[in-house]
Amino acid sequence: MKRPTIADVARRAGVSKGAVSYALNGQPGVSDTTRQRILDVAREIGFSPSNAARALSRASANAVGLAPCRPAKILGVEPWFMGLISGFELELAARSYALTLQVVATPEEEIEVYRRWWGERRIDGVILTDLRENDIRIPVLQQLELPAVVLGGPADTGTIPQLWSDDTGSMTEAVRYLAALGHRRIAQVSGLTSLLHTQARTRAFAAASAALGLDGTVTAQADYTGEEGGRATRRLLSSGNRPTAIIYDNDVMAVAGLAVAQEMGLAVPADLSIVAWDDSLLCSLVHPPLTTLSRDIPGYGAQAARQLLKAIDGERVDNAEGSAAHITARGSTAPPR
Amino acid sequence: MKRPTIADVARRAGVSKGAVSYALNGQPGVSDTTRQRILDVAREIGFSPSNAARALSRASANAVGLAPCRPAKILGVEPWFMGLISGFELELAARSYALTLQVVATPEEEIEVYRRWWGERRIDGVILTDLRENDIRIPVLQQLELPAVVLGGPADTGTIPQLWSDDTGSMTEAVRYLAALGHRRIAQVSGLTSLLHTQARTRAFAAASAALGLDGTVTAQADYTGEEGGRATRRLLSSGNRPTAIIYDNDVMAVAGLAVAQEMGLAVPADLSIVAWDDSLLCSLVHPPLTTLSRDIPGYGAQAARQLLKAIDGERVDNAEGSAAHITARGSTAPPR
DNA sequence: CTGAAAGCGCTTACAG
DNA sequence: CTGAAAGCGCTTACAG
Repeated sequence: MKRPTIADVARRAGVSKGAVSYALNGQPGVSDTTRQRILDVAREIGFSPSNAARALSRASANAVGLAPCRPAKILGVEPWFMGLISGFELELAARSYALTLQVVATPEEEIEVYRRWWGERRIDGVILTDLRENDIRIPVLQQLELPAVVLGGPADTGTIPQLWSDDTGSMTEAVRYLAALGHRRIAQVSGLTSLLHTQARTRAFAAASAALGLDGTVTAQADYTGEEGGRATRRLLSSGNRPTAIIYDNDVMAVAGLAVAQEMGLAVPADLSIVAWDDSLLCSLVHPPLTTLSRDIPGYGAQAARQLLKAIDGERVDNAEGSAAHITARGSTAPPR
Repeated sequence: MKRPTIADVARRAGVSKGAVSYALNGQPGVSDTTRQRILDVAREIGFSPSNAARALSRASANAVGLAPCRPAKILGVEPWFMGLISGFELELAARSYALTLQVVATPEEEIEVYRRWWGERRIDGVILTDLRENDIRIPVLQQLELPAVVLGGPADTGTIPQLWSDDTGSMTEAVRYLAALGHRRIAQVSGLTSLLHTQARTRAFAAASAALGLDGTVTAQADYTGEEGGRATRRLLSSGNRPTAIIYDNDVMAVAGLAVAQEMGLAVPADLSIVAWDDSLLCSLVHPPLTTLSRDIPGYGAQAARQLLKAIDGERVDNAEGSAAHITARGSTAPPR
């Protein structure tokens, strides 16, 4: 089936190609009746403008890129990313932008993907996740003048706008909630410490614990994988003075931690309370269902997409704060036995 | 930073644009020394050909599309898709094809996305998942003459090649394994019954059970979500003659089923054995870790991508059978108490 | 082996 | 309000 071009529409509507272009793009330059006739013909013969031709003449690709830097096996179990993507798409589809996805293994590879995409004019902008200290991606994007939005911060990202959530407030809320239940020995199992938001959470955990005068609070470092989360939990629960509650930096580690507690014969929540960052179906599936720090992840993605589209349009974009995570209490938290 | 064009390379190398094009694409028409000089200059100034210009003149987009049709909340917890995507990308990256992703809610919306992508010349081909009976997507793709590969089958998909795995053999293996452990009352919790591979598994389950002379085998219908998987499990375990083993059509439902068993005070595997289709980290995270029907999902994705690239190149592509799933025994299966 | 030129399908100033 | 034309950055027959 031959795809119709703008010339086909023009011929059938009895106008020039320029008129068709104006009509389709809502530009002035054609009368209302002509515009309507052109639109009717376009619909009738099933015309969509070639993205390649459009990209070439307007120097824009009508696509944005996402190159999450994680092993595929982690991505797959972390519902966070799919939530983010569905939020992006809500905004992108409304403007017929496409989403180009490539999973990468290292920040260096991620940069290579950006360079290639940019060189090939495949995308008009990118969304960065997992902001690190002295993040090597930032100077590259600035040099390429590739529009971008960073999820994370606050940090120094030059002219690149950031979207963050108040992790400090959320972590404080979690610690206070557990303290109110009567817990005095609370531990944290953290994600990759090289990520800025991990650091913020760990600082907030220590500060909130100190403010409440809790004893023996400890942070066990892990990396967001179930494997490491389970190991960290085993370490914590094997210590002489084991915690009565643990806060996990993501859902996957929390589920792994729950399994370790069960394996060690501890009852949840009677012997151990569990709180997980990032609610997902996973947290409701297990027994007992997990108390979580929940936030609107698709909403977060949609907001990031709106910021990026503004940046692509050349508008000034301010840093923004998305909605914070709050406690959703389920069966995994209770007063200590 | 201004992006260099082919003209910049030509000027610097002292040749025509045509020569640069031949050199970059490995075509004859330039001497080896000239070719080398051109390649050096291109690398030096960081040139990548504009994908838009290339797409326009060659009438190919250098991209393939994937429009999985599921609610985002299911996609997010089902590790299957990310595994598939990572497999695709392995093959696509090698040929600098991009992956364009859009999550859709219904088959009708999926078709609309294909039509738009095709009209906009955004993609050169698509990969279909979740083949159904009398699938409405098939005639549309044939009419558009859009290269495609179907995951699933065997079924009548006209000229569109299929890639399937031997679900019948895998299901038979699972039933035999449970029977060998001593189970006589085995149940299945199935996925969406409108999908062809679900039907194949359910038929195989009934046939294998009958062949072994098992009594009271029953299939409870669900839809791949944890919610429905949990409900189906509750129904099965509440019946007078409850099964001693359940086979789940995916990992998410199996984890939900495990939680229901625990909630009802049944010990796994002593009171109930569990087998899950599609191994994922999820299955290893829970306690006890789940026995699964495992297969090489990224490998499956890579094979599909190779088939699709061949179809895009205009070569004839035969139907193929990917590697089948086999039992990986973990802690959730044992002889019945 | 190389250069000049047409063409892919749009958008957008520029004349009428 | 409309038409003819240039241009986006490549690829590819066509002459030399």
